[in-house]
Amino acid sequence: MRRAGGRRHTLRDIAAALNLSVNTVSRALSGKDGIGEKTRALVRAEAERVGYVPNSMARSLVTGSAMTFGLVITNPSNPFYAQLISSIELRAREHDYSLLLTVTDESAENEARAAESLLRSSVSGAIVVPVQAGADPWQRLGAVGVPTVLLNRDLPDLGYRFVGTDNELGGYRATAHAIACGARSIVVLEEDLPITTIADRIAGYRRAMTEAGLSMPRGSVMRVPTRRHDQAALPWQPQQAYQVARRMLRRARLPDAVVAGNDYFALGLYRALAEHGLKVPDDLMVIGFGDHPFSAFLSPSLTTVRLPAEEVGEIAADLLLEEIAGGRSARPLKQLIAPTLVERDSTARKR
Amino acid sequence: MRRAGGRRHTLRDIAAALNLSVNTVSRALSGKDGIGEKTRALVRAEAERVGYVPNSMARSLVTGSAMTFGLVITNPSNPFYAQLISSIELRAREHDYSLLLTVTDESAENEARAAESLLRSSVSGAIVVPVQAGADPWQRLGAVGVPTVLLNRDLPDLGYRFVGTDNELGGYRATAHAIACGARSIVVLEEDLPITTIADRIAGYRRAMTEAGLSMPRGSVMRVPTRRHDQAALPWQPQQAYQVARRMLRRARLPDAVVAGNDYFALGLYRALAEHGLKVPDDLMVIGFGDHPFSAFLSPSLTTVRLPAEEVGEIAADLLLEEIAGGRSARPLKQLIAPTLVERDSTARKR
DNA sequence: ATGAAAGCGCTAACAT
DNA sequence: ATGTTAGCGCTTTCAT
Repeated sequence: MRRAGGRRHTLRDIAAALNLSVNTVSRALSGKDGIGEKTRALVRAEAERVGYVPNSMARSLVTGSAMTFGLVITNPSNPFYAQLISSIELRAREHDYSLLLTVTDESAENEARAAESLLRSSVSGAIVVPVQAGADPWQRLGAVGVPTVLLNRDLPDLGYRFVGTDNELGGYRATAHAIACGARSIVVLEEDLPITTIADRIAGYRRAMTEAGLSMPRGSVMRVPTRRHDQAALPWQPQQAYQVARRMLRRARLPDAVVAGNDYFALGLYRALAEHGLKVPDDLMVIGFGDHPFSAFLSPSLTTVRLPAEEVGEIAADLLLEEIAGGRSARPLKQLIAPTLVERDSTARKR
Repeated sequence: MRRAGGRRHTLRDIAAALNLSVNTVSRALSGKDGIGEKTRALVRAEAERVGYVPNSMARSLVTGSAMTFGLVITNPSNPFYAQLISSIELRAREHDYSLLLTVTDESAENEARAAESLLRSSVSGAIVVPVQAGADPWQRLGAVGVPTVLLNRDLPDLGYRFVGTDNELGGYRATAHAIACGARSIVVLEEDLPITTIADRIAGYRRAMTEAGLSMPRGSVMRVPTRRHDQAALPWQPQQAYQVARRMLRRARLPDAVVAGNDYFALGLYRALAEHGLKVPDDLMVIGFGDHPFSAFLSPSLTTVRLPAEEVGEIAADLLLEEIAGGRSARPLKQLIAPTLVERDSTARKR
């Protein structure tokens, strides 16, 4: 029966079998010097034979480091975060760290628990996408000496390292592109969460409009209600965007372009427009955000802003590794990676 | 400076401050009885005051359980697995377990390392989507008494508990639906990975065809090459499916329907068909697999097979919890959850 | 080159 | 109700 569970072998077992001290065995296995070559070979052979696996809790208890990254994310179903998980996990693994994952689902309470849990587990460091409902939980982590890097959303009060996407630039580029394509009146479709990423995108939109001398009448920024309290679901509902888009289409004067906060909103928009008999891009241009994998294959294919997910994840991991190593890195404290505009057919207006 | 890292307080600190023994403090905090109410209050107050956080490594070392689930997944960017991560993490958290996540990216070598890593970390149990390149790594886990449940892909030799989607039924339902809609000749577009989920779907397709007395000439099952070796990327490329679909469209006789192995393949198919001037569903019906969040919003909206991701995740976690608790559960050893067909416009043929 | 002793922070068993 | 002792499996220091 598998339940029989052959007890795991320990250093002591090997030591006993070989008539050596635990200490000798430990050093033989951990590759330290000051050990006879034949002894080492013997120890290794015996360890191999019994299938010895070191107990990392015991080791961590004495060394003080659990060789673990804590990763705190709001929602793995968001493709951007899914990619982040992958790239951070890979980086961690390459450096022999394990990954402890916690999902907050945009809840401040979950976040507080997550921080406490990381503390208990003595993680070597943490990478955190904060809910942005206060900095306390993460302040605490830093205070007890756990290196922490903030991902995608900053908490400036803490003075921690931060890597994220330059959302302001993303919003700017999307809007500027629409303007370059001839749009004069542009509407933004955004989530209704109180987080900086969204505020930044809107700021970028405003900057582009202002620079072009275009006006932003009331109703230029439309909010799509986002149900964020079903963990394990996509954060964005095309259906919600569809509803909001329909409301927009009842207006007397339609915009020339709509800049969506994410590609799923663009999807809802597409449907509303199609039902209304409007052609993209000729009647109205659409620009998405995120370059989700389906966007290139919509018809028309969606112009969108591609996010540097892998790069952001790698940098976050590298920053953390540096902080753990204790070396002050040459990098700037705050790093914003520029997203790139991917021009496709939804803005390719035939003149 | 945050690096100052105030040393963490331990039971001993609290004991010393209160002139009690470490043991008393331990029991006061862990809610055991046999302790004076005022002492307990005192201890709690002091713990609160200094911000005491228990060291779970130390605890685990003595109790033998790390209160951790190991979750081993092939690719978090696959939306099905993203949902699985969410639902398992939630279940784990509800029961005070942490989640140690490892990504294998379909590599047998990564898988072997992952298993070893779980062993080192003394996880309380593991939930594993195996690469299906051999059962050894997971055999080992069970052998040392770590409860392990297999997710989505079984390894029957091990006799472990297993929960997954009934892919055979999914393939069957998709195909049967196409037949019910009038298709006589049906092509399958599938990944080229050697895993059971895919083989099962194809088996379901064959069953439906056979039952209906339809023939499956050579070329009925087309393989889409899947580049699986970029971690942090979507496992399926619409572009690849598009290429394969174009090849199919060069045939003398076109099928009435195409059943795709996932919705992203359907996307590539849509494009190939559109370029070829074919209308979905009138010229050709399309059925997807996975019900990805965009599928309802394609035009035409995509008929597809919805996977019970959350349910599968929850069951996996529950099975693991039961095994950890040691109770033989009343559940069957192997559990296959039925997926459901979602009928939409891509098979709604007007007659 | 090897061993003995001590201790990481906690809980469990056995006192008192 | 509280304290004492022992020990989880490992690494670190200090002997030999």
